[in-house]
Amino acid sequence: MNVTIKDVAQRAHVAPSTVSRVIADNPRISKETKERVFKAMEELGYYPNAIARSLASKMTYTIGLIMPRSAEDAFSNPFFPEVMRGISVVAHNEKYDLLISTSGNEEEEKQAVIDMVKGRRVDGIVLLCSRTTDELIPWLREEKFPFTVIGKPLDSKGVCWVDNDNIGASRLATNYLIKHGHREIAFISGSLEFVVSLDRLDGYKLALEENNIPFDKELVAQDEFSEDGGYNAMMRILKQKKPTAVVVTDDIMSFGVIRAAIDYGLKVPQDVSLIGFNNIPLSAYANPPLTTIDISTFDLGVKSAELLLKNIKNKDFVADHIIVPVKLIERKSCIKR
Amino acid sequence: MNVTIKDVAQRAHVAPSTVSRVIADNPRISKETKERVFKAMEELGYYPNAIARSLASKMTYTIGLIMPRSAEDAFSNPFFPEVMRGISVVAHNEKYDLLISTSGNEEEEKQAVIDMVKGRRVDGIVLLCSRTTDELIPWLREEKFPFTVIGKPLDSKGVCWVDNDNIGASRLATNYLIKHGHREIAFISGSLEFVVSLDRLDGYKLALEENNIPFDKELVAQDEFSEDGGYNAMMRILKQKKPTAVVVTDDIMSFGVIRAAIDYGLKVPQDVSLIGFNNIPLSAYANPPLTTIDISTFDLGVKSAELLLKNIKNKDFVADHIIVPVKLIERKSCIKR
DNA sequence: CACCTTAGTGAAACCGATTGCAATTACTTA
DNA sequence: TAAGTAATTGCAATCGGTTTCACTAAGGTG
Repeated sequence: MNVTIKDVAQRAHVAPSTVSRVIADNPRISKETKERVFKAMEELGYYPNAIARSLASKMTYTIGLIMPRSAEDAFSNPFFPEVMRGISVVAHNEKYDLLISTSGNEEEEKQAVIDMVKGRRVDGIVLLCSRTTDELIPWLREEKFPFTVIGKPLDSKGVCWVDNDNIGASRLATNYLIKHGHREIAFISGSLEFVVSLDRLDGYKLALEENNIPFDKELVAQDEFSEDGGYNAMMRILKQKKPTAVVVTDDIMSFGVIRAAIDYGLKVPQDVSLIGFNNIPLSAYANPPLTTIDISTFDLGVKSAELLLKNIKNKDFVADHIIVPVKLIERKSCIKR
Repeated sequence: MNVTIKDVAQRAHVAPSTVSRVIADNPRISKETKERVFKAMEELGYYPNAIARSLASKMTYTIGLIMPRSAEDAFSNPFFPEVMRGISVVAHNEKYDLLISTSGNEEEEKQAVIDMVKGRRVDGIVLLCSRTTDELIPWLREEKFPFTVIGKPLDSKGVCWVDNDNIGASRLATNYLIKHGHREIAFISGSLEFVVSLDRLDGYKLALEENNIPFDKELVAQDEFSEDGGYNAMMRILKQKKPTAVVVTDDIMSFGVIRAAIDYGLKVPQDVSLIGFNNIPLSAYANPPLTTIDISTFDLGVKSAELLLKNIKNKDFVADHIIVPVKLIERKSCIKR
């Protein structure tokens, strides 16, 4: 068997409780005893059992990450790795680990959260997914379990969340196109089931309104967050209208939009300008390099983790939220007309 | 406090051990008792505590993932998310979770592994990193702890690993260029500290040899696995030689190589052809679209996880390895001359 | 000098499960 | 009818720690 705290205690001629206190660096233990215990630990090659420790102390020093839908989707969109990167940097600094549970569907996702929370496997949770239909948020709130959400939830009362100003960002993007002389501007997003899509649609409408451009729902389409999704959405629009520019709320989708335009005999940006969202690494190298809204994905991860840790440490931490700024990155996919 | 197995036992008028057996679906418990216990669990909203369970059963149902270097680097290279995707799909199917520990440097990395293993936090480990200097592998082998490595380790005796045939893949890439009439072929890779770089260099040399092309070390350069790394390496080569083609062992680096060529007044592929490695999503959309070696990154993850789980379940599973096939993806970055 | 702190340590309960072994009952079998 | 066996279930030890409370001895106070 492995060497336990009792073995150490025996060797150092102290009680197990004393060894435990030495590990926790309890100030009530004398220097001499500490040294004796450390020596014994060293000699025996002792290493504390994290599981046993968690059981007794009810702390796990790990934070749970819930990826949206299937893991397959999640990792193929660079948004998620990037936000994970932010989270893991903070977690690592604070000596927390990440427990990732991947789920196939909404039902499994809920189960995964329950497993983590009720199974006491994590000290807190970051939700990477806020669908409008999310039952998770009310549940977690009711359980009084620490969690933060990336993406403002529909009902944000009493929950910690981190997000961009999506309405503002979309308005910024649309206004940019309008200032470039476009008036027939299409808007392509993911499913309106997501709050983010809703908000960006609002921002788009707002910009049109400010410039007295009538809203035309034939210029708007939703589809999956994927290259194909972008392609299909653009194709549907092109069958009805001839926009001179398009706002696409995801860079990956933008690639599909470009492909659709080309298949339709249109050149980007000569015939149709295009502004994306997220500024994924790919965007800079695309053809043409994509003008896009940088949403500071990394920071989204960082802030969500920071907020969560605050929440974990302060029992009675109040609900809070953080708005992460966006930035328009000008490249070559938009022209004046 | 939370409802425990004892509460359930009391309510169902049985002993805690019986409840435990019901949870484990032990066939020696009668149907009636099972039903009674299930009912009690239902009524009390009982949920087993995973930590306590792990402590007693010594199983965690989670597998540890060690990311290379800082998490920052790890997630910014699409290779890692993709292999994680493979791992998490398998893990999810087998009801395992993923515990990710990110480390800043080699020392921390080792500590992270020790934490996981000695802390009994995981049932097995997937190493995403095989430096030639790795001390981790001998250590894990000695501890008899289940683990698999992605990337063939230098000393592969008694370890489970998954990899491509890197020598063959590199030879394939090089021969492709040779068949296209190139003879001044440069080779750019990451640090030779990595086994993979070493192997690919060997494949490159092999192809040259087969075609009676002398090896010229001025055509070879190593640098970081990044866009800048590729740029710098290519610049160093261009200062000495004028290759008509180059093998780059990482697509991200390829982008830097392209940029360097352009800065040097060279066109790709007109002046210099280029073949990459990894077939990251970016490659298809690059300018020009990158001809590259697809290494089935996803499968690398899948196979490594499968191998690990076999190892966890079969106490005396023999060391094994799996070679994942590669495929040359022809696009537009190479021309005949 | 009697009493009160204070520092340092140990004993034992507890965290929430699992599991080997014993015990009980009912049923065979010789 | 005594004894062996199979089917169920309970007891209690165990996993490896943490933490409350009590206790001892030393030093401080009036």
